[in-house]
Amino acid sequence: MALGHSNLQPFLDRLTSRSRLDTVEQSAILDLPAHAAQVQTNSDFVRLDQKVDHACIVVEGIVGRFGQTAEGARQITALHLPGDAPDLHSVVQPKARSALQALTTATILRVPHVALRALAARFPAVAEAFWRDCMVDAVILSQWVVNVGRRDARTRMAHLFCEITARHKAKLLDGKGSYRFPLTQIHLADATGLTAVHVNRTLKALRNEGLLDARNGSVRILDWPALAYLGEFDPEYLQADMQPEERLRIVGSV
Amino acid sequence: MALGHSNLQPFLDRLTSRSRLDTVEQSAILDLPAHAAQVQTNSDFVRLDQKVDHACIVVEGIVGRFGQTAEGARQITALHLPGDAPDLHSVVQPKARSALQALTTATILRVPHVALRALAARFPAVAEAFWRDCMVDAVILSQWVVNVGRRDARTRMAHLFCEITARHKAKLLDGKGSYRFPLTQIHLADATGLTAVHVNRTLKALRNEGLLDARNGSVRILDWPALAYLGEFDPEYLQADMQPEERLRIVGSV
DNA sequence: CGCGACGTTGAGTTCGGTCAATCAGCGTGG
DNA sequence: CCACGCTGATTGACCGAACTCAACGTCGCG
Repeated sequence: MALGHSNLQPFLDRLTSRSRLDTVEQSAILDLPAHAAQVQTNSDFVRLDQKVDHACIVVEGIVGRFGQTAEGARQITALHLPGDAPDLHSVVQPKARSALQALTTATILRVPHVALRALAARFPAVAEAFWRDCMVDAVILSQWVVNVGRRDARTRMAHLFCEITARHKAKLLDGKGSYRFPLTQIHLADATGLTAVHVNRTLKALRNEGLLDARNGSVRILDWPALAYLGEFDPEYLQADMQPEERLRIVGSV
Repeated sequence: MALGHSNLQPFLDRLTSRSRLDTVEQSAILDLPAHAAQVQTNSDFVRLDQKVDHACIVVEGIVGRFGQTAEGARQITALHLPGDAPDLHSVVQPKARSALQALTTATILRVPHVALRALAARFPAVAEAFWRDCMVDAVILSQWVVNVGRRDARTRMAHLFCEITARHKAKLLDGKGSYRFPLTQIHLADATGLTAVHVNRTLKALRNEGLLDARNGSVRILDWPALAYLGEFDPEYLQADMQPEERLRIVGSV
């Protein structure tokens, strides 16, 4: 179970990109007991209404949070990339209110709530970082409401790809301005509240306009300024590029 | 500034409806320094990108969280009723990522971050309750994504009114199954991602079907089971009706 | 009394959905 | 090696829910 040092680094990086943690706190996070698991494409690893006793951390692959209507239409309410803890809120709210599904084969880490709680109790700054991390996801979520509620298909799609690209940062760039993003058009439809057919047409339009080429599971940004303008994208809200001195800590000091 | 006992009771009620707090913690919350303010209809009391040093609590009236597109279309991403702290996350994230606007004349309480932080530091269970409270709002938010992304106008509107009714609980019922809810159809449009014109038609349809009568700033539920069925509403996710023994506390014990 | 905000209704338009066919890639088993 | 079947991508034709535009009604208020 406790594999000493099991790739919690991306998760720590995500936390420290917005919160200030001292070295003791940081190594305590890296020492968290975690238990890795492979998840197959399109399989739920957290089910609706399930009571969980651990939180998940994405190490590799892409994870979606799903909502569903009575007629079975699906809506993705969040996308999670490596380093994200799609579940962190379960520490405080163990009953899952939506399902988590791997959209690609993914490897996740399961970290027991007891360990996270002990950590949060011992280091208030860690508790604060966890809370802050959850709030970043909430800000993204409220952007999705705006996106899905008020923007037309092209703008909606542009916004989604801007967000994903900004969250990927340079991590997955292959040096030619493109990165792997192996979601199907059905997944994109579920994320944008469109139909797969219309996603196809919208992607085609964006390609013809020279803004974005998303095909065969990889994304190439053709014209970032134009795409960001169309998608009304302001990277600010992601709080991804904070300078070290902007990172927050309200308890104690470093 | 510190008015001793300034109607923090609804806020405490909201917290304790989901989290277990002992009497010391509870009275510490009631003793929080707070400073009441009247806010006029349609006036922003927290602006986008504003850096705030206090959190707000709604005492009376209805407050909306707003997002906006480049063309100026508005989208409400959350509605807040008395007892809610639309801003609680600002404790951990002081820069406002969306505006808060009073949708009716409202009275709010401003509680300095320093006081909230001191409280959270002294009582980990309070910090936990704050975090949990924010996560309830996030669950509601993800429901909104589903609502706006995948449901048609009637279902969308039905869902919204189910949510609001359930959150009001019995509080505002006047004994005849109706309650005051003085939002304009424009507000409802901004909340559902529809047009004011279409809201009008949708409300008319719901009225004709004998489900819901929303007019003149008050709401009458005509057929709750049918409305909940149409709106695909499962009150569970609001976590509003937790039995005392279901309420959570992960640090210490009571 | 007149103005402004909100609500209501009708007519016509459009964006995105639906349905359906075809294509391309890929792993499997014969 | 190749036929088969499955999943996902692509395209066309048509449809309809919601939008737009515009007019009019209603109510409260200065």
